Amino acid sequence: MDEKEDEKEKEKKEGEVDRGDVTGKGGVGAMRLPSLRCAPLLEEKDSLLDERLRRRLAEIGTLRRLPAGTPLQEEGEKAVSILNLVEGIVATYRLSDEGERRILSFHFPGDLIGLLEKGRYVNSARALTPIVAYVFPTAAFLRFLGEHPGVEEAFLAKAHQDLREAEQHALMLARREAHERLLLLLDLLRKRLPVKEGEGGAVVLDLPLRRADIADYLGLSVEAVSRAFGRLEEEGYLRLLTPRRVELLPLSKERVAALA
Amino acid sequence: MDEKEDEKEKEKKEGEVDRGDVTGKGGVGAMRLPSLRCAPLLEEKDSLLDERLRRRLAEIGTLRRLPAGTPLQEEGEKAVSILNLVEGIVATYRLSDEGERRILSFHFPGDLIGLLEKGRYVNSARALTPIVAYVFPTAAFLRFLGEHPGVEEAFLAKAHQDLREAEQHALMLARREAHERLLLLLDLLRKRLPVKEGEGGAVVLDLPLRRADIADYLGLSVEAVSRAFGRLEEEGYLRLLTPRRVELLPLSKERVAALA
DNA sequence: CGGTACGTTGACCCCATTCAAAGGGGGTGG
DNA sequence: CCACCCCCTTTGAATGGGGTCAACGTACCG
Repeated sequence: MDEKEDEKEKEKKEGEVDRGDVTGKGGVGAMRLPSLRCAPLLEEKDSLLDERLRRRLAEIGTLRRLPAGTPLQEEGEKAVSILNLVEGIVATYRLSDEGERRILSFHFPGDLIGLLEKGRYVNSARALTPIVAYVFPTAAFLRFLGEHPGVEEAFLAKAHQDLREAEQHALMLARREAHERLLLLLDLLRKRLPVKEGEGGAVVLDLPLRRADIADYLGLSVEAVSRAFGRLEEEGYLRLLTPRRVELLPLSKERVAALA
Repeated sequence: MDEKEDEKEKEKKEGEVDRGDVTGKGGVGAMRLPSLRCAPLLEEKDSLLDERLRRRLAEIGTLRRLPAGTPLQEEGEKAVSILNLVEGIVATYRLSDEGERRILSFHFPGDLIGLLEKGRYVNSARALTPIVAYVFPTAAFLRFLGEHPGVEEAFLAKAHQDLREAEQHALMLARREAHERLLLLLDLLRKRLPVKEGEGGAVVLDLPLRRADIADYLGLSVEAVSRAFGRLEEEGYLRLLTPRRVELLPLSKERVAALA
């Protein structure tokens, strides 16, 4: 949607990307391997994949770069591939019977996209920004899981992480007032997105989402989202530098605890 | 809460239950083993546990019967055990900062209770009815997973099932009108609870939930839930035989599709 | 300079919340 | 067996916040 120049540039070579290629942008030269953004089930062991397994995993997939707005999968479609996001942001969503789009989750680097049931995608997914992702054929991916105990454990932990985050989303939606929901979302984004430190604990956040995306995630109308921003600004939680750039102010003392 | 006589009766022997004992109520004499309520990831293979593994699993846990209302785990507490529900209904919930209870999910026979992160419970859980459940020590359970590939696969599928259901819950909460949310919940309960067939496609449902439970799950006030029942009754979706006994009427043609 | 997509603001209405009060319904104790 | 009580549920009236529709503002781009 934005960053049009980026899109244009890559659209023609949207196919496989040489492993080293991607690192040219942002990487420090190290090759990027599949990874999981995940908290472990038990404290002692962190169930992240070790580098050997990540290398093996990389062999069964292909690294691809896709422009913003790319539809990645459709609800009900036969699931041919599973994505491991390396860079960028993806939204998964469903269309209600009235044709309204309900965003179920945002995905960040280290996430897996491609929840499936009986071989079919459960949700639709779409890149919100230009993305880089490993693409694994579903069958090969699942076979790999079965053959590598320890890997399966890591992905089990990841599924649990996703579950916790879905529950968090439900808690967000259970909030009655629009500005409360928005505050929770902004807090979530602050943890996931790169932030620029401001003075005195304030941070500046560049939102990769349009108002419509936020509305569809929070179960609100775009107008309500807009007013919620206004209200949070009045109450001193933030300042809108531009519609897409927010400065989160520090005085959230009592409300920090509120963000269960 | 209800079925007091049952509670009393078992309260004293709330500890371990002999395997054969439980089958006396409802079972056909066959011993009840751990099981998973779950749809497979791929169509061809159903990832349910085979009987041999279920038997092995049974050995590392104990079958227990607990009265309605029993607190099963507390948010943030060190996770000592994981439950596999055999009979009855459990709710998991969290308390918001204002002290309001938000029910995150209802659990039915074949479900696992005990989502954990870094060795601690993520949510609180409480039996809504008298329950029978396998209780597994967390450590032993996870060890068992690691030692039995194929079991881990089944539990991965189960985690994905829970994730889909959490997303379904989010879709419920995203509905704007109370009667829409309630209708979705009733449809969910119809699929999970035993129903008595009425005439012409109507089914009678005995709700194991109080209005407060429904309200906390749907993000509404009890009054709104009550009015939502009234509205669904007016619109011909159901009849309230008693506050806890609902007859779901069949004419849901167009709305059946609406229950995405 | 016009166009388009995005964002904001205003007016009005509807519905859920809230507070209040009044019905059940089951269990306990007299 | 009845009376009482407690909890659950329902109903009513007033309030407020979000949906909707409409219009305006804005930025980017051709």
